[in-house]
Amino acid sequence: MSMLEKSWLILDSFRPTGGPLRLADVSARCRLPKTTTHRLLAELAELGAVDRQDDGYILGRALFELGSIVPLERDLRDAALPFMHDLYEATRETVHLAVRDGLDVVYVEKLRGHEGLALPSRVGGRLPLTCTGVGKALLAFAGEQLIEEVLGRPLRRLTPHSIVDRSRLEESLVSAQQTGLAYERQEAQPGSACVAAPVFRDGVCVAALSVSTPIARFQPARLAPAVKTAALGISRALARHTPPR
Amino acid sequence: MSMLEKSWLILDSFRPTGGPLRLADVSARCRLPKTTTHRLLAELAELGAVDRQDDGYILGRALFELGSIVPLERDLRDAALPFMHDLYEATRETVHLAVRDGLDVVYVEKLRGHEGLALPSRVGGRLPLTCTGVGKALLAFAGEQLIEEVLGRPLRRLTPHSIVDRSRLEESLVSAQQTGLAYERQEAQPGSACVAAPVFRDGVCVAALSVSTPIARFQPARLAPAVKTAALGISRALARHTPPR
DNA sequence: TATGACGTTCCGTGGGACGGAACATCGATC
DNA sequence: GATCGATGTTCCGTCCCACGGAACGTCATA
Repeated sequence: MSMLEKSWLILDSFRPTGGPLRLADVSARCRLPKTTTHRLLAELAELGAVDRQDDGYILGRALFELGSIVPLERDLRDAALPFMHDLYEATRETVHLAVRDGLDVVYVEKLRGHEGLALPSRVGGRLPLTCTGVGKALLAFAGEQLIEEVLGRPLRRLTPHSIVDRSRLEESLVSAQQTGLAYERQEAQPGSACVAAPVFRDGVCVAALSVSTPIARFQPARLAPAVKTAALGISRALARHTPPR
Repeated sequence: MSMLEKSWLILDSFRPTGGPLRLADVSARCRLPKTTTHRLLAELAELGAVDRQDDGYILGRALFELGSIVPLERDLRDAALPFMHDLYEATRETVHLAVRDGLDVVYVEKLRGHEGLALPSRVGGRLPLTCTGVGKALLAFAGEQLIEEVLGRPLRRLTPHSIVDRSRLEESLVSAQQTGLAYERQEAQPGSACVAAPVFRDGVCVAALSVSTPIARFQPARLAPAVKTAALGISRALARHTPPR
């Protein structure tokens, strides 16, 4: 394993919180000798990729800066933000934008007001495709091949309400394909629910948008049209800003 | 120079746009032999830190994910977002949150609506402290030592309106210290202006908040109180969420 | 004082990073 | 189609420096 791979392993070991982690923690997580970990952490600190603090190491600002300019996510975000705003104002509920990576959703942007509920999602964080509204929207429009791959594996469960039954999942994916809307009720987090809609660029589903509320005040009929409108707006904005090559 | 340093140099060379860059571009920017650049790019691609595309390399999603969970920026962002929202709704103008790094401001979050003007700022991007509203707010409350260091160097200029006169800068910093507000008119970008206010945690200025508008409709009297209220709200939220160690 | 957990320094060894040279692959120009 | 320049890629011998075990320093707690 090269020096680079090891360093990457070390940075990755800070997930999902970003730290703080002690030398011993990092060393254990990466299964690297203490000495090696120590040296690499020192070098990474030199570069600003990690910061030393009294209580251990945390990921550093330089990483934040680099991460912020990653083109794919940045373009999507820039195009989506104004519409996410509209959606927030129309609903006053937490708004998420996410993309797919493998069998996970990766959250790209999150908007919430003062009363926003505590959700397990964080920007840059991952959750299983099948446990979230955005995930189901992304999956439904990702093509048969991926759907079959997901159905071929045991479904992950985050709460007692997470879908683990294949036919129920298939059913909800078909419904999403037909209506352009995916629902989720307490499948990712007890007490919260959401409606999600896919976002397209050049006919390909590249992201999904959702609105989450406490289950107690979940009003799909009110939220669904707003989500759909916003998602459509983003799709149009993407088409406008990125001329086909 | 170690392998790690070189790789970092390569990633850094993608600033400020994130790419796409061709092998030859990267090699030239880093002053590294073509061969070495080629090998390192291949390894970075393997890790997901960069993506290969037909027209060159771009920074990859893995970097985005890591950058998103950097604790310092994330905490600040989480605390600030609801208040930035309020500010946007009260003013309907582009809202910025930034921190200081050395003699630059680094933008941490940006909120804008459909009609938001094209600004040179981007999240994760840098601008000189003295050319921006947030920069002046950060500088004014960063301590005498830093102020003197800045005054001791030639002031950078982005537009014909950028402040290059030491006494004028000093004056505006004193004014910021007294009023808790910093102004900027066409000093970073022709045609735009802003008002900024500092954000404190444990009595230390850790960030600054601003509202930017086209100079034509710039109404400091209307914007200033809103910015100040929002900045104060963030300071309080930070104090609430992070118990003093 | 003994004991353990943790971070740090030291240093001999061996693997792999290094980069020059040569090759491959394209367009452009004549 | 021959020549050229610019680009990306492969090859491989040299040599350096990354590696990690061992030993040490420094705190806590028993």
